[in-house]
Amino acid sequence: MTFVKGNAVPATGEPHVAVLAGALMREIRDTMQAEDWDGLRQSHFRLLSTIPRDGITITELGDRLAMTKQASGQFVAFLTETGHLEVRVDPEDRRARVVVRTRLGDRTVRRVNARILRIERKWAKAVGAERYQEFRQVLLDLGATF
Amino acid sequence: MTFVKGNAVPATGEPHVAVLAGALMREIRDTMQAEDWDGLRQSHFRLLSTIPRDGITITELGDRLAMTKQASGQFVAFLTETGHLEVRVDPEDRRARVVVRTRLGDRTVRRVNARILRIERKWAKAVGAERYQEFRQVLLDLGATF
DNA sequence: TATTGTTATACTCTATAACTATA
DNA sequence: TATAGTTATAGAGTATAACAATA
Repeated sequence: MTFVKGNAVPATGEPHVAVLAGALMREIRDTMQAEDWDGLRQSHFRLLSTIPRDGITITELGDRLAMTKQASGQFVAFLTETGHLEVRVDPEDRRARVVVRTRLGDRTVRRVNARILRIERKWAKAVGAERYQEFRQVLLDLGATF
Repeated sequence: MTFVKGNAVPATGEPHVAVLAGALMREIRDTMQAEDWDGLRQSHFRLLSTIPRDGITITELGDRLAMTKQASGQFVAFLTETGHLEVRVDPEDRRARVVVRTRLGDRTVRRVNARILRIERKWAKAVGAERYQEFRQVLLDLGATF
């Protein structure tokens, strides 16, 4: 194996979309990780904010988050311990558990939403409010196609 | 603890930017994971594409990827095993190692770039070419502010 | 039999800490 | 002493497999 000099791949090409999207997520994660969120992390915020008002089963929650029911079940167990979620047996199908947010869980979701909105406002200021709005909408449109 | 009915948090609010960006990354990752890439994964592509033509030290590589030198060193060891990277001692500082891509590493980066471009073209088709271009540019601009 | 959820185990991607070699 | 890299260990975020309870 020899060293390849003067190869054809540009040294400083534009980063991939995946890399750029990753940087965006990292920015939010690092910002919030530097603050006090009662030991909750990004993965918990994501899961918490996915719980609908009427509750959801663990399997369906996993589906919506594109993870296995084993994984979602583990998160639900943790967030139940911390008092952010509550679980009851579904009376109509006693195999199933219905997961709902507690008042604390609701409050956390509201606080997280507000915090992320602040970050987004900073970004909007950096690239222009209209551009950012359009950016966000494209992101939303793309998400709908997956 | 009681169940909270009719709480103030919307059941189906818009997902966070972090969630949306995550979905984007997942889409790329899942697409490529379903294909044959010689056992390489997203993390490897990201690292490979970050190696500049003139080489880079392990510590500096870690800095650019926002990870520790221990982590980047591990990836370099793996990708050296697979023949995508080569490492030599820096003659000017014999503590340091200079990491460069092999011909195989270069080829892989080109193939990955082409593959992601194809995915992006599909997205551009879905949301409109101009909108997608602007979306990508905002992503790039935001990345520059971090 | 099929499905919901749980338990056990393992893998990926990283981090922190302690160390070696060189500066 | 400080820095580059390595080795050891651990934690977060998942996955797969096997199972128990219920449908």
